[in-house]
Amino acid sequence: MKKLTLEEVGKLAGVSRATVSRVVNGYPHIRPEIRERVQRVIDETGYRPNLLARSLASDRSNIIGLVIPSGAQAVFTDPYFPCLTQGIARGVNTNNLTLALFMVHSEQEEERTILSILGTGLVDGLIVTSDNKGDVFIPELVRHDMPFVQIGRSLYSNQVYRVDTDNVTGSYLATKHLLSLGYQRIATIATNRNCSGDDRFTGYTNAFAEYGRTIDRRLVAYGDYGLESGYHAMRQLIPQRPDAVFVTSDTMALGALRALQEAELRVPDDIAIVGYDDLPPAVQANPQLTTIRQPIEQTGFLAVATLVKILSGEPPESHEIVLPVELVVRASCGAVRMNAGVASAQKANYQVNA
Amino acid sequence: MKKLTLEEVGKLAGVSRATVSRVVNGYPHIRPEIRERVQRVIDETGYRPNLLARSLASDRSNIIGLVIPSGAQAVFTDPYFPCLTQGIARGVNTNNLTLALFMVHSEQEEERTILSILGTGLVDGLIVTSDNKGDVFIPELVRHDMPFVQIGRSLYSNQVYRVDTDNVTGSYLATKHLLSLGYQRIATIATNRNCSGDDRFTGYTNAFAEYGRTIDRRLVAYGDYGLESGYHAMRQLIPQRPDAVFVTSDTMALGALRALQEAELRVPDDIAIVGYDDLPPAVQANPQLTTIRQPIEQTGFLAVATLVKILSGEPPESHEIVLPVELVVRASCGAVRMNAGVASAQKANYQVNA
DNA sequence: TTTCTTCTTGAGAGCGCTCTCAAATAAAAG
DNA sequence: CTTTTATTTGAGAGCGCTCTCAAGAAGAAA
Repeated sequence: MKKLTLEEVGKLAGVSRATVSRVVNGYPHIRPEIRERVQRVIDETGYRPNLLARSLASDRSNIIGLVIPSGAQAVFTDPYFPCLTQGIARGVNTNNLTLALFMVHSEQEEERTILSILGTGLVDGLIVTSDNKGDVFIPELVRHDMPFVQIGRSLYSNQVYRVDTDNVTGSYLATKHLLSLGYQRIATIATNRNCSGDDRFTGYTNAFAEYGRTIDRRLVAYGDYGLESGYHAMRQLIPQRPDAVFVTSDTMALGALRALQEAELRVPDDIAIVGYDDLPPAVQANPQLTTIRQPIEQTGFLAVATLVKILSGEPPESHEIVLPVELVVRASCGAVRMNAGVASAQKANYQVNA
Repeated sequence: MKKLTLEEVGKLAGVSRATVSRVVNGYPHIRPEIRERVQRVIDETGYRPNLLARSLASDRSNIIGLVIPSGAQAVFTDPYFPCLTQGIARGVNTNNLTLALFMVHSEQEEERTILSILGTGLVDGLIVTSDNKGDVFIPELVRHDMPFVQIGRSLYSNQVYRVDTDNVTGSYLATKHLLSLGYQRIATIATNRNCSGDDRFTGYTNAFAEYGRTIDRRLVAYGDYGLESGYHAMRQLIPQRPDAVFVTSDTMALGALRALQEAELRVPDDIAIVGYDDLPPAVQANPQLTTIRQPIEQTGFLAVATLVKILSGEPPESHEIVLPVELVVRASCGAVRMNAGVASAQKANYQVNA
């Protein structure tokens, strides 16, 4: 199975390289008879065009890159990235592209990666998942005018294309839900090093504002979206005696849950909890988490679609796509006490302290 | 910031394209004075070689592909893939390669993907994660003599290079642990559609053999590594009244745990449980899971290293690398009753049924 | 039949790089 | 001061494809 070239296929079919190229790429203006003959040779020989040569000649690699910066150690524990990647992969497949994955582990690697991406012609465009506020990546991309779309909010909005989920509304809904259930001391475990964290905190305060209430700074703790950080933040919060807590990620909520258990506080009886993401951890938790569902997979898919549009030269009208989120009510918020088998198991667990 | 070529850099430095190429690639036999002059021009202009052109000319893309076949829906729920990918990414970075990610969602996509990978010159080699017994991928790769290394066990061992963790020993250890603790009716939740599942079942039977005992088929249930399947398998098992169960993945163990909770069976008092993987779910579980730790990240890293060796023309002596695993004892097996705060929380939870 | 269109095909010039080979220059040897 | 050998450089031929451009074939119009 040696490698064939256009030239050789042409020879076999008795036509020129150019003609073979035309049938391979489905151009019009070919005599059906010839097209068929060439196609037969292609099928018989199993000819496949050399993508590298094609890219070089056409100045289009059809490769797009996905950049996952070093800040995102959560890759391990959080199903967020797999889910997002899944969506991106789907987008890539439906658009006949190839996905290059750039996972950066350290600052130096970041530098090296940027260099190997920019100006090398390897990728046509990029999807950047940086949610980090201090990110230097974006300006660099702009400087090299590398087409890209960012996932999550950006400090450079309006200049970059981005797709995001509606974090402000999401946490507004979560907080409002807690408020409407009558909880008085609603704490939050927020994050402060990333844009989505800011947005989620904004939603939290918005809900308070709507209810004519002000937030109590002592009921605000910070984590980094990781499990451990949720645990520690919750331990910090417990002495303040909150009766509910809005945790801005399910994974952190899992950590918080553990802290609560250790403190022998019952959820939701002693304290209600609402998470964010609606990823598998939300259902694995005990009790199952009331949380905010965001269409992560779709986010990835749309990011690709947007990038494709940009690359095709007809950029989308709007610079941003913000996807809707929804509140998913389960057991942990106390709105629903009984709920199939799971709820009864919870009952068993918690009766002890009743 | 328009794109420079070797030719232009050469013009600026007053040398030929070939010379610039030499300094870019660090070849010897260049007058230091010239090398320096050229280097300065490169630095000043920020010249970056076009990777596509280089690949075409050198017949080496320095891109390797990672194939995640459609069978692996577990991508969502299981941190296995992120972890593996992390290791592969690290390997790719240290070897100055680029990683292309091929995630396949359906059979047709699989076909399409194979075609777009094979014979297109895009990737120099592949890392294949298929653990599926019925996989048609491998023979195809061999037929096109595409260099690759497989992660996990293969039906075609001895012909392909592979790196794997020691599944047989792993489940042998897990089962033996249960046996040594004196459990009498040790069930297992296995999987039967993949190679690692076979190996893990073998380890289970090996341990029984060592203890001069035979396994009871009624105590064997099957899942697919997913959470739900663990739940259903456990429900099937409960009527057989096992006093311990070895679940061949932590994620399934989580599902099993839920079934047990619903049945108001206490872990480990009424039934002990041992998982496999030692991924985050093991620690998130309540009680925390005794499990088998396997070096997944390292598996990925070594797979890349192996592939690199193959590509360099000096293939490794051995066709397989099998990494050691270890037993991690936590609360779920009943070997350790008290164990920091977590254990006390468990105590609280389970007292109710005492 | 001749002339003008329209359709179909091939020739050939790149894309930006690598790499061989031979020319040119410098150093060593006779 | 030649001749031999080693070192440094440039010319040029690809890699396999795309794409423009013009030539040839065929059909329509005159």
